[in-house]
Amino acid sequence: MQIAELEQRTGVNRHTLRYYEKAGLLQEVERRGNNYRDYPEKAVERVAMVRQLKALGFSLREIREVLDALRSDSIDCEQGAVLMAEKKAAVDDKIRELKQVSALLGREQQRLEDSAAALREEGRCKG
Amino acid sequence: MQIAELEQRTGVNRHTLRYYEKAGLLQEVERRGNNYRDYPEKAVERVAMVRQLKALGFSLREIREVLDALRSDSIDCEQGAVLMAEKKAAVDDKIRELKQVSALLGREQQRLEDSAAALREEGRCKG
DNA sequence: CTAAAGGGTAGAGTATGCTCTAAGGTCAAC
DNA sequence: GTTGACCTTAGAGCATACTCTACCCTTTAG
Ligand SMILES: [Zn+2]
Ligand SMILES: [Zn+2]
Ligand SMILES: [Zn+2]
Ligand SMILES: [Zn+2]
Repeated sequence: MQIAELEQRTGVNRHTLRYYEKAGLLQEVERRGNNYRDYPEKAVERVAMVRQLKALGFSLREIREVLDALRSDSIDCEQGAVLMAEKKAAVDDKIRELKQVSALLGREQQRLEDSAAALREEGRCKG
Repeated sequence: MQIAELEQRTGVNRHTLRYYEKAGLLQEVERRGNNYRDYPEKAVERVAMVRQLKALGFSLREIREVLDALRSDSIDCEQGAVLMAEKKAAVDDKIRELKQVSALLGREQQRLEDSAAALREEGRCKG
C-alpha cells in the first residue's frame, strides 16, 4: 500500500511514518519503480504497536530494540532472550510503581469526596 | 534550605529545580532578604514525587495538575475528586496495557530461550 | 498537453524538558 | 578589600519526537 493509505489506516502523519522508517522502526518497506514506498499489510499492525508502546512511555530507541528482537535472528537468540527479560523486568517494575500511584490517587479521591460530602452536609470543609 | 542542598539531596540539577518552580511544580519557595531561595524540608519529598511521576511517563503538566489537587482547596474538593478519579482511571488503563506488554515480552523471551536451547542441543535454530 | 492528486527528499520549525553559559549580586573567610 | 563559594536572572543550546514547508517528480483524468 502507498503512504496515504497507511496514514489513513493508522491515523499517523505521513511525515511521522517516514521519520519512523528512518529511525529503523519500520523495515520491509519496498519501493516501486517510481520510488514510491510500498508497505506490506502488516505495517498497519506494526505502526499500531509502535504507537501503543510510545503511549506507554517507551522511547523510539527502546521500541526499536524490542521490535528488532521480536523480529528474531536479527540478533542472537540468547542475546534476544536477555533483552526481552530486561525489558520485561523494567515493565514489571513500572507496573508496580504505577499501582502505588493508583492507590495514592484512590486515597486522595476518597479524601476529597469525603471532604466535599462534609461540606455539603455540615457546611464545613475538612480537606 | 538553599538550592545547593536541595540539589544535593535530590540529585536534581539546580537549573531543573528553578525550571520546575517556574512550571508551577514547586510552590512555597520563600526568598531570603538577599533574594536567595529558601526551600522547606518537604521540598525534598516533593521533588522526589515529581521525579517518580515523570519516570512513570507523566508530563510536567499532568504532574502539576495532580500536585495541585493533592494540595487540596487550591481547587474545589468535588472538582479535585473528579480529577483524581480521572487520573486514576488513566493510570489503571496504563497498568492494564503494560501487563499485556509484559506478557508479550515474557512469551517472546521464552520463545527465544527455547530457540537458543534447540540451537545448542540440536544444532538448529527455530527462532 | 495540462491540471490535480499523490509521492519523494531535505531541511526548517515546534513543543517539551532539561542543561548550561553569561553577567552580575551576596557573603564568609582571611 | 579581595578571593572564592554561592546565589540570581536571562537566554542559548541540546535531545527527542514530531510536523510542516519547499521544491521537484509521477500518475491519472479530462
Ligand atoms: Zn523502581
Ligand atoms: Zn475543601
Ligand atoms: Zn487504553
Ligand atoms: Zn535464532
